[in-house]
Amino acid sequence: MDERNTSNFLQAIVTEDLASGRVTEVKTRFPPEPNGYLHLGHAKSISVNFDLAERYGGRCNLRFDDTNPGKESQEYIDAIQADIRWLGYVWDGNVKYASSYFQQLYEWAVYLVNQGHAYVCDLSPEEARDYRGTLTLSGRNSPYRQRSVAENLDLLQRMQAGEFDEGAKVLRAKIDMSSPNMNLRDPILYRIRKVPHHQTGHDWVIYPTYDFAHGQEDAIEGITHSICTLEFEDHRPLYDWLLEHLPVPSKPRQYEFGRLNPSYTVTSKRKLRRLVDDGVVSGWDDPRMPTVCGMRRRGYTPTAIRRFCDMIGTTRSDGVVDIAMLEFAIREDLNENAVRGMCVLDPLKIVLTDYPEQQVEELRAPRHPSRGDLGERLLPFTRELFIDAADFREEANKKYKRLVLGKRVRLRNAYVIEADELVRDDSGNMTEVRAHIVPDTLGKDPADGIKAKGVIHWVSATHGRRAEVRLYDRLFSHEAPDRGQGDFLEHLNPDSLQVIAEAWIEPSLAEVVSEQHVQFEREGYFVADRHDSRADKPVFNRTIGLRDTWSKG
RNA sequence: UGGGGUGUCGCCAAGCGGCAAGGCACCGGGUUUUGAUCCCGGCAUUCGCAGGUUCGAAUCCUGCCACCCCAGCCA
Repeated sequence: MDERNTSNFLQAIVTEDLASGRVTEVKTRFPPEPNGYLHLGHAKSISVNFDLAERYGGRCNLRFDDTNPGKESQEYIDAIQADIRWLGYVWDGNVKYASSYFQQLYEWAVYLVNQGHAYVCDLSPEEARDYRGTLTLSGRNSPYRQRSVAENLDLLQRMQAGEFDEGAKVLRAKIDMSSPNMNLRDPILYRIRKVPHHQTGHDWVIYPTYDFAHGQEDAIEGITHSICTLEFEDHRPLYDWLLEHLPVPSKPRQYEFGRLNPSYTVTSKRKLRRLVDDGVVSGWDDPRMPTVCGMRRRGYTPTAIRRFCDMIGTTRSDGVVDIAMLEFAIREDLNENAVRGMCVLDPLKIVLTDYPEQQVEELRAPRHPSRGDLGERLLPFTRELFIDAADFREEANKKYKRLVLGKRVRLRNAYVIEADELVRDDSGNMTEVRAHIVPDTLGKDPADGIKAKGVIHWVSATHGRRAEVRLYDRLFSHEAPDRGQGDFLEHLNPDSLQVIAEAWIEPSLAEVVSEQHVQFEREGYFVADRHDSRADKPVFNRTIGLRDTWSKG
């Protein structure tokens, strides 16, 4: 998407392929299996594929790799498309499905049988495992390996006709049971699955495996560069073998890159599903989830996610990427684009004893400190205000730049005030702070030369509005929750969500629309929850706090 | 003990025989009505280790070491 990164190995390959004439255009594809929601790792894969094509004026397909109907559903197909669109990517033409190539794939299976390169095997899953050998021990030929072409053809046709039970027979490629590469030990091409398919219904009872489908799908679509993650590297010899032995219309090539492992989270579909099923989070789009829909609800933007993918680069080494990079990317985007506003999370009442009871001044403030194009907002200033309880102390050292009894502080976008008296209730709790305005300090420093120690935010106690604020933090407190032997749920951060039912927001913030991003000054970036926020009851999710160099010291 | 990969600053990552980019993080300092932003500065005599080739190596060769992936009728 942008050229800030210098280069990567895929660009080098494409550049070379274009220069040598191996390809005349670049065609990639993003091939998700519709069996779960997209997460950050997928976002990187999407970025790699779409951005590579775009960079060279090529195109990228969206193809659902739906060869295992038992685990897939339309729900995921719809959600995945929505996520990709939200990220801002546009796939070439119509959405593609592996399932729409089932007939062609079947014909190619027959072709392989006719060439003597595939056979029907009756070994049970257990027997097959035994015959396959181990990493260090060669496998043995299946006793069914020498069946005649005619018998194989008959059996395959009957498999397809539904004559056999699941697991009773499979179609295997006849390659080499002694290969050190397990994928070449007569890999399974077709298996029997008597379940309806979300796209093809009851048309088929045999389904191609990933290995028999993927390369051929790429060939059918004219994919020039088939990019996948490192764990498929060992499959490449098989990918190539099939393309060489089949009359395919084109010869795509597979390249692998290192999968993204963000710190402080998990990205395996199994673990994400566990978080949802165990009720650890509220759903796939819980703002703490690293899913695309979760990040969206949290307030991450497509710009930030794509920028992050660009920042981390694409290589063949796999490591853990510091999630702080993602946090940097979202702060960078929101600092530039989010309007500002004030919100008091933990209210402490301030009474300005020298300010008339009924008086209301409408103070003007910019919506953004450096972007005049975003306009201004009005801040009603009144005798009674709320400030955050953490912004007041009876006494404090010089490092504390907020309100202290007997000292001054600047109310953001308003006056400098001086605290006179702290009022407590019978049980000793602070109920209010009585203060007065230092005269003529709107937009200027005190005439007496005694400057305010700092600036704090506030909201009118009489004109402010209530809002629910959800403070999200990292879901896990461990850098790599799924590393090591314990269960990854042991590393959950118990404080990943704190709900503030009644926070106070300035009136201008009550008008936010769903998914609007805003910076609560001195607090962080928030977004109006796309599901729960309503005009009469705004709900904000904290996307990320402001960078805080003070609390660290 | 089989095969396939990867090893450059705490993290990500350029580099492709000519003498270590950049980003994140971190640490200073300046500006500031957000302890934010912004700005300036610091941050690998060294490239997993050991040999070798060369005038010269992170880049070439050899040997080690570490880590990751592969024994689903998952993808």
